[in-house]
Amino acid sequence: MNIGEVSRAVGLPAKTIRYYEDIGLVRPLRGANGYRDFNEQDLHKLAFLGRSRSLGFSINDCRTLLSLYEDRDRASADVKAVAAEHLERITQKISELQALKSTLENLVTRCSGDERPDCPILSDLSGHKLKSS
Amino acid sequence: MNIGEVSRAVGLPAKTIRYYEDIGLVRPLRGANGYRDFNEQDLHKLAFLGRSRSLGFSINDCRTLLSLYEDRDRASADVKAVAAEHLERITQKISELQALKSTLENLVTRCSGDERPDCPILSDLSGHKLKSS
DNA sequence: ATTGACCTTCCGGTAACAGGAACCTCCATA
DNA sequence: TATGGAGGTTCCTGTTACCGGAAGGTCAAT
Repeated sequence: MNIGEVSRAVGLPAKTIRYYEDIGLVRPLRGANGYRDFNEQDLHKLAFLGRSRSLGFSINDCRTLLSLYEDRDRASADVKAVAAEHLERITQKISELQALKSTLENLVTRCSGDERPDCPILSDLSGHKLKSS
Repeated sequence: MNIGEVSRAVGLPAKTIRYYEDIGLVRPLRGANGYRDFNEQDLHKLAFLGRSRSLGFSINDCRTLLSLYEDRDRASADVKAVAAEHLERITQKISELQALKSTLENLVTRCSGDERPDCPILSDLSGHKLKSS
């Protein structure tokens, strides 16, 4: 199976698939013409990777998950650990973003947004707090 | 004022300050010895940049904000637009992350996390949905 | 034979720096 | 005066997960 067909099948750009081969996530065979030749296993792995990535797992996480996936003797605890850690990073990120969001909301609401130059946003950024709310 | 002192004053790593000069955000003078020589203006700009970055504005946004900051004739609407757009990106990002979070929470809770190999996380990633909840 | 779709590799770019090498400069002390 | 250490300089590489594009080989059909 050529890369284009694979790409359509798993929904990953050919560029991405080549990249995954580069970094050793898949190892398709090569035909006599030098074209990559993917088998069912490869397809499966690529689909797995696509879904993992879409859940925000890093490539490194994916590498781990993939090896666990292929290890019939794994402990589900190991998988859970990876996912839980990822979940925690996401939770952390969300709260950071929410903090930013409320600060920005405050600034944006306080700015009149007209033709005049007065701007609480700039005042805040400049550190000249005229009135701290 | 040397870069080290500036760094301590504004709380930005010297590396970052040099980078900001590289990309034209600040233009400190140079002493006879080749050392950068920062003045009050520069300090102010760097502090402004530090605060903008800490609010998650991109370097490009910072460039815009800085030029608005230095333009006594700006319209506050222009500033507000930048901030509002940034706010929207953040809001968007938060909701993406929240979606990921709930999916992951679901998976993580369903995984027993013991020594056995059965793992709903891997099942889900592999696309072999045995039981869709 | 030619065309067009598909494949190949390789190079550069992205965002915002961090780390480190190799080297220079300043100041204080022995 | 020599020396040592702190702090300065430039330059190059690495980070993350790819994307875009160039130059060129291959395949199938006309």
